[in-house]
Amino acid sequence: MYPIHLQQIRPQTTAHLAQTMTLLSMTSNELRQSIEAELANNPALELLEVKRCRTCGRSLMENGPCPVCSRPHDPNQAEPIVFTSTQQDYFSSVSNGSQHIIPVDELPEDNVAPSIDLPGFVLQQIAPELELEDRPIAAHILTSLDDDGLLQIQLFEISRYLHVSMERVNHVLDLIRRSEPIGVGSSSPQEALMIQLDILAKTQYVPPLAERAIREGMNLLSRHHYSKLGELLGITPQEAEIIAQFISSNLNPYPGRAHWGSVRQGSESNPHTYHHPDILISTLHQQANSPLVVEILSPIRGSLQINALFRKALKNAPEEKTEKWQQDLEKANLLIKCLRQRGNTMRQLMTILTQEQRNFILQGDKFMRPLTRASLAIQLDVHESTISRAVSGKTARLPNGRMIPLSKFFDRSLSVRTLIREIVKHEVSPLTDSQITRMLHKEGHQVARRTVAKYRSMEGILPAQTRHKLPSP
DNA sequence: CTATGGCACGGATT
DNA sequence: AATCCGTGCCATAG
Repeated sequence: MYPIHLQQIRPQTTAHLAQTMTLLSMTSNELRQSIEAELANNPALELLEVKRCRTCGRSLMENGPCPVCSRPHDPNQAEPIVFTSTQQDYFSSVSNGSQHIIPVDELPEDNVAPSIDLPGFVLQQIAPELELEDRPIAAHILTSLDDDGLLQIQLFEISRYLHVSMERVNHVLDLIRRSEPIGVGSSSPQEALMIQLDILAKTQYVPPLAERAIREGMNLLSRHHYSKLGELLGITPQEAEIIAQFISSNLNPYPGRAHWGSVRQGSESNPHTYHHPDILISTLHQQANSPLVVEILSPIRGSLQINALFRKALKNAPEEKTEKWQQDLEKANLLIKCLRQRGNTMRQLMTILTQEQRNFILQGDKFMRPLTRASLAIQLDVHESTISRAVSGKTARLPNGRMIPLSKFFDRSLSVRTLIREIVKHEVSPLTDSQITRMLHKEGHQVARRTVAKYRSMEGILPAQTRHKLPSP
């Protein structure tokens, strides 16, 4: 058994321990499923209505004032605002008002699937930026996607069918293509690759010839004809192969076949499904120097409590039922307690995490601080495995809209890798690995030459000798 | 002789 | 207990 000692909750039966661990390691989607199951067959449980903040409309799980609005705005950055909110408004903001949009109830409701389908997943992301009158367009496009996430119908058909201008259609389509999975809604694998490359180039080094390789050598690329591809681009077959390798490992011609599903380990869920974030991180009033707002999404519409009527009924229950009802009551109690504890742990975790990684969240990969689960465990005075469970499988949505697995907060090498990308980007003449190593040491990063080489290839950057032959276009 | 990638080892992580 | 990651050593290519 794993020793867990969280503050505030003392009596710990084995059942309590076991359930705490299980709940902690669930994503909000999985949690919703099991809570709904319990609600359905346990009469002692009752769902309390959602409380909504009057000012900002957030739906809140707990009693008391809205942590975002009612808090006096002392811009103390160090202290993020962490609280639990429900996912409900997330859906309703997407769906209200248009019959073309997939209705709320049909999204997550359909039985077992703990996740939503591709159209819903994309819609969720673009909803905030979508004008009301553009929603039918988005719905039309999204429902026309094929299994690969590509759009097979013609654009003018949409514009004619819905009586809207091509401009609008293109605008919406552009939004869609730039959301996860990037390139979704393209009309061909080639187009999808181009968009992905474009987006990737904003945050990463990409081989200069990759774009031409896709644009002009697409058919050679897909057939692995590296020598011909090299000919076309004026480079050797080996170099062409490296480019092809970069493309195949960083880009995905069929955005619908999700990489995303496989990101979550240990899950049998099929790769065609997408997941909600478990955590939303945003800034207050879009001000960069304000505290971070961290919402831990709860999968259910309200908060759970013991049904008062049930408790009364228990007192004069028929003989043969008392035992069963008593069990139900205890089970319900346990669930509520454990849920509270889960929220508690998540909140503590996110508090520290956002404090430590504030710069990473706001300014990107370069500012990632190396962090280990073990060190967090010490700070929070919990067992390592608690942190592990709390982190594993969960995803967060950053203020800039990126979805990342929570485990990325613990990626030790990310900052160094980004630094390497930048060094290479700004280099005058190609630097060798040992030169890069020296530069990193000056910046205070203690890494070995061999490691730099590994990172470099991880980022798809060619070796120094090969780099200088390829003039940037 | 130098820069790089492969293999393998030990320590951290899960 | 199994796996991942950084690193050192060594062979190879240029």
